[in-house]
Amino acid sequence: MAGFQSLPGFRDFYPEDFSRRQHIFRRWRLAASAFGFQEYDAPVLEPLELYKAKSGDEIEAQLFNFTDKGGREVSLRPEMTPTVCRMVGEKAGSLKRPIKWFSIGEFYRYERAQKGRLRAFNQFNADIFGEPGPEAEIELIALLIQCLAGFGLSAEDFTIRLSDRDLWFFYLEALGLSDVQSRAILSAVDRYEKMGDDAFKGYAEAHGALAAETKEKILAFLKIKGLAELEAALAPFQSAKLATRLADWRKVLAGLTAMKLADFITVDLGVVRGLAYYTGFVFEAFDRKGDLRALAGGGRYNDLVKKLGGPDLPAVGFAIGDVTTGLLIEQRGLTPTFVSAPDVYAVIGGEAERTAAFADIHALRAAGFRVDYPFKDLAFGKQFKVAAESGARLALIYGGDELAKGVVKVRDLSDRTEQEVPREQVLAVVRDFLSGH
RNA sequence: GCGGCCAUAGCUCAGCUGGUUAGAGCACAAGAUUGUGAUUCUUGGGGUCGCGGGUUCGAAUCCCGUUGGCCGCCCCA
Repeated sequence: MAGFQSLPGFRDFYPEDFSRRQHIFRRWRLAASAFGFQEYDAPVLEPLELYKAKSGDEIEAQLFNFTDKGGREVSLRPEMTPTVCRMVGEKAGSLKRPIKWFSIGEFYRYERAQKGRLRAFNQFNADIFGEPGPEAEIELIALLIQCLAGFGLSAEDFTIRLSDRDLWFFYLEALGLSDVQSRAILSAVDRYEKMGDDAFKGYAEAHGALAAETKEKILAFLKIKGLAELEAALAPFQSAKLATRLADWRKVLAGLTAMKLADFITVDLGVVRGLAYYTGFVFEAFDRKGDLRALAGGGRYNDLVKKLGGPDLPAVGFAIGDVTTGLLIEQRGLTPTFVSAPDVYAVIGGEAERTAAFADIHALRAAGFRVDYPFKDLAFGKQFKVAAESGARLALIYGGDELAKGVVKVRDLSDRTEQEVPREQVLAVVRDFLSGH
């Protein structure tokens, strides 16, 4: 059909698509409530400044922003973190600790759409505020795993890559690099997986070539894939900071192991995440086959609440999106078939019988049963066909013969047996049948 | 912001080196069937061939532009 289309990167959710989305949302909510997280929501439109304050002016290029009729610079939300930091920051003094919150909402980014990435998408966000220790990481990573495992995905399907920005900074400091140099190195580490050695070009241009020995150490550190390796790499350094980080690492991994989740975790210092505001552990969920972009990402951001005008409040959070998650469960054949069948389908003889049928239909619906019926008079044969196709368990037959006797025929659509029921007992019989099968 | 591929019915697609009124399957609807079902048969609705321009006697077909989709780059909270 010609005419109007939805905007690029925006989706229509037809009933079938909507069911798929609901399925994802439901599993996420289930996981969050099992973990004792409370749900909140917030405006989709925020002052542009909120995002610039968090991420810098360059962020505007990726935002769906505009000037409203009052001359305000505004933006559709590209993420939840700044908003939830504002909300928590405003009431931090009165909130019980630990603050465990989650939300599900739609987000908007003005970017070119591609596989797994659209301009409007849904995300589940979970954050813990007020807990500086690694206990918060254990809880959140376990929740993230449940947010994927809830669909039937296993450790064969996805993995959580765990890394640590603070550890990187402390390590680079121990190697004698300055803060500015370290930032440039981390940016190279972030790209190394994709670009290989070229990733270090930017650093070389800004700070001169890296000493061969230092670079080797960095590359070795980046390739670390386990706690034992990590401990070995850090053993030569007498640094209290590094020792503290290592203790946190042991705690996180021990906690997740105790929860029987060790198989889901990959220690991988190659992950640093582009965002500079992360202050400690960072983690990403990836499809093991590796043909999808990241499923989820998160980490610790201890300075952000304060930066956005709130109190000094440590925080960890992650977000998981519906697009990539949907692709993965689709690929693994884990999308259930959705049925929205009525409980009861009313077969109605004609105009005269419709009055009696309507009375019962409404009574059944008011009692909570799902009841459907044909709008127009149809041949009985046709109605039974429609009743069968609807997926209803029972058909109630309102024919002239039955009504003359003061009964309704109740037909079990699965085995085609019928019984006559006095009209005043219809509700009771339906309730009986549906609870008993 | 940049590059590659693509665009025919609700869906999947056919339509030759340009040639009458653009087709099939599926889906949807009606009938065969006026009180009992998934089969079958018949029929029907649905398309400005993404849009605009050009070449031509003639364009779904060739050319240019544009919009949208898919894929990749940049970016990725």
